[in-house]
Amino acid sequence: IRRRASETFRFLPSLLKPLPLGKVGSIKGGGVLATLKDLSRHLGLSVTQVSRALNDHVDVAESTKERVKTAAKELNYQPNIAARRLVTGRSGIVGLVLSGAPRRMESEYMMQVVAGMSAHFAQHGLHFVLHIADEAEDQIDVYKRLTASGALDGFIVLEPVRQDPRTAFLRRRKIPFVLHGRGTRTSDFPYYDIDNFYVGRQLTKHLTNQGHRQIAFLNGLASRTYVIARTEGYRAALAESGIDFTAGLHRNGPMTEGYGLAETIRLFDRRGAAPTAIIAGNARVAKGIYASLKALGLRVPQDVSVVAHDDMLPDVRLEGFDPPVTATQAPLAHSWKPLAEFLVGAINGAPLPNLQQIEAVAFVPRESVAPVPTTPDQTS
Amino acid sequence: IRRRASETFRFLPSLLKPLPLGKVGSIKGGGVLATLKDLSRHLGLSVTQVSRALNDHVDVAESTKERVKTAAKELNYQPNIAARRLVTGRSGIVGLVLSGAPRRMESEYMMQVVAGMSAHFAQHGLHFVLHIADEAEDQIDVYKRLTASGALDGFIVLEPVRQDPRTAFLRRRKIPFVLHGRGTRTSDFPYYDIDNFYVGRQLTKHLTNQGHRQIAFLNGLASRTYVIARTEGYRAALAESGIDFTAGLHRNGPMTEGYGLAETIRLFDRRGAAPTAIIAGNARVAKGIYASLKALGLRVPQDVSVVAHDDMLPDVRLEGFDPPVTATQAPLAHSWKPLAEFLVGAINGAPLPNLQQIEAVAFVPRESVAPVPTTPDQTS
DNA sequence: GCTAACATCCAAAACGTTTCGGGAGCCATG
DNA sequence: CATGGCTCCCGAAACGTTTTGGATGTTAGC
Repeated sequence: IRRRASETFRFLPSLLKPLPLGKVGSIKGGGVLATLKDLSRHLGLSVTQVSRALNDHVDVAESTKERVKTAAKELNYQPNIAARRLVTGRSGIVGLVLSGAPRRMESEYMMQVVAGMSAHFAQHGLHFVLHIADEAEDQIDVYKRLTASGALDGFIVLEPVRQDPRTAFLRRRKIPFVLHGRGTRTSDFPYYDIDNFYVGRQLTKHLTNQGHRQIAFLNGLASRTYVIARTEGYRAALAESGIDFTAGLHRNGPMTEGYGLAETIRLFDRRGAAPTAIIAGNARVAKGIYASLKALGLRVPQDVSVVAHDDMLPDVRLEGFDPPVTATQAPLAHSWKPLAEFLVGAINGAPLPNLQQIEAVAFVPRESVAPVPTTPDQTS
Repeated sequence: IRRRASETFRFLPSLLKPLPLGKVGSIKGGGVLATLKDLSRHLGLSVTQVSRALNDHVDVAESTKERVKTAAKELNYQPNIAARRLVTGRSGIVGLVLSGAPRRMESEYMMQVVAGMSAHFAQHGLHFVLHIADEAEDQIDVYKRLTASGALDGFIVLEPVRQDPRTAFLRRRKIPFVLHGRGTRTSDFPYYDIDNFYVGRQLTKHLTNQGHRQIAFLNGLASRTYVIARTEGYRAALAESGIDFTAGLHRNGPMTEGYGLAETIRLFDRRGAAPTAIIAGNARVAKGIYASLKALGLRVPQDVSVVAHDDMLPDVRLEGFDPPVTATQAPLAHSWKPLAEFLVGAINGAPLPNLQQIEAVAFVPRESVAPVPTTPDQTS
């Protein structure tokens, strides 16, 4: 049968398929692959037992396990992933979906994450793919598409919100995932999180201890669970010192430098007592706050104290500020490793308690906090 | 049989394997997958013919192709990739390996590349993985590892050098790949490149047309083929104007701002006539050159003319310089699309000429070039 | 009416792995 | 001696696809 090229173009695997090599298994190091059958022949065992030995099944004698494993190494045996996946029904690919391309500031960190995840998953024989979804598209549709026909078999989910539709969807479909953060309620799925309640409480308490009572908080987007947790910590610390929560002093927004800049101005423009201290949600916000205070002619810490939470990203370093900023710190860059580990755990059916972790947060006092300034009214 | 959790932990696919659902195929849109067998039963055809119909084989009547395809859509048929791969021997995963984490400045661009590639390959049913290799590790070992047991079946190769060992390896193993750039000799593999000879020639010619004869070139690393091509364009333009090539005026190095800064100083420190014009390999180098010229008290363009090649990266914009820089420009960000397309073409066995492209380069004159200054000796 | 060419179809094999259901052989218990 | 429970092993089925090697019927040429 003769075929014209154009007709067979779309699908012609045979062109690339390696030529049948007959019986191999003896060719070592040449990248030629030995199969289970090769091993079984070589060892005089059944294919079944070889497979079970390599997978540490209970059903096979310790001595034969040894024999099989050394033989496997010797013959350079690499399991054929496609075959395994065909029978297990898994794809061996895990994913992370981002809604919209990362902003300029975040891309360097995301690059780190991608690099780290790729490497880590590769060690477990999994592939990691990053999917950047169209911002306009419905998140759930994206997940539906990616999980159709079992294309992906695990996800890492970032930036959880209250009653997150993504985790709800994945739970309903029984697709393994790990959350960076926690749900608002008790979580019966894998997650890695930092103690955000502590962040809010500790930063606030450090200020109340110095006598501050007008404490502003430039927090993140209200929908995010970590933002909510920090707000709760903030309120708890205020309550412990008998201070009423003032709506105008707690603000939500995207944690950018511009947000810190603008909100600081508004903070001092508003009616009511001006804040004597400001809590920044991250380092970029703190940078904006510093710039605005300078513009307003207010000194840190003599006029206004400033504290922040530090994700330890490389773009802005709080210890380099003038004066250096007192902060709680938890390196965001440390999160990808447990996230990856928990996901492989979830896929392999590890018990849930091993797949949940709340990381401790450090507190680093520096020079940006002073006792509350006495009497002189700041209401400019 | 009772097993302790620890023993079955490492491998327990059955836990996740979907329960046998009996005969499906009628459940539409629920994410449940129809198989070829379902289709064949539904249509009263053999599995063979269904498969062939979907793959546009010659061996099946046009009318049945229609029938099969609509039925496939109707039943929400998604081919099982694992099964296909098992028989075709391909993995459906393509990769890009980077040696060492990208530098800060490049990570944003790399993020774009990853995002673009992921999306594009996904459309063709392929997965894209980024592999960041240890800088110390031998490049070829990395490729060997990744191609062992056919884990990856295609690569994108960046930053080619003379007699690149990576392309040699991949060619020997008959693994599809596409090169960003060309080899030094005629290339019988897929590539996407810009006309780097034109870059060197055009920038140089623009300067000789204005009477410049002492033209310095702060070029990239000497090993890279695109650097070599630009050097050749530079030499060609010089020859056309009867100017001798002066070794001290052409320099190689990593194209960073610091490199542009330092080499500019050295350029004016060296014995021999000082340059009246400088060519920068990219925008960052140009930035360094501008800074150094300012420090030396030299004005652009009155004392020294400056031209550059512009990759159009977002971090440094040549039109924002003072004065704006005359440049050849070719957006690096446009390259990932043809690269991805060519790679899927190569994997599917498309004819080579369709998989090679040399992109034209634009020339944008701006205000950084003036006629060569008259008589006064610049040798500081 | 015989042969060749063609168009369209199919049963079965193959890919390499995991898992199901059982089957020896051995020992302890009754 | 029968029974049951271990421990270790094996043949065969299954996963869903592509490909091989025909088979069948129709048409055209002689």
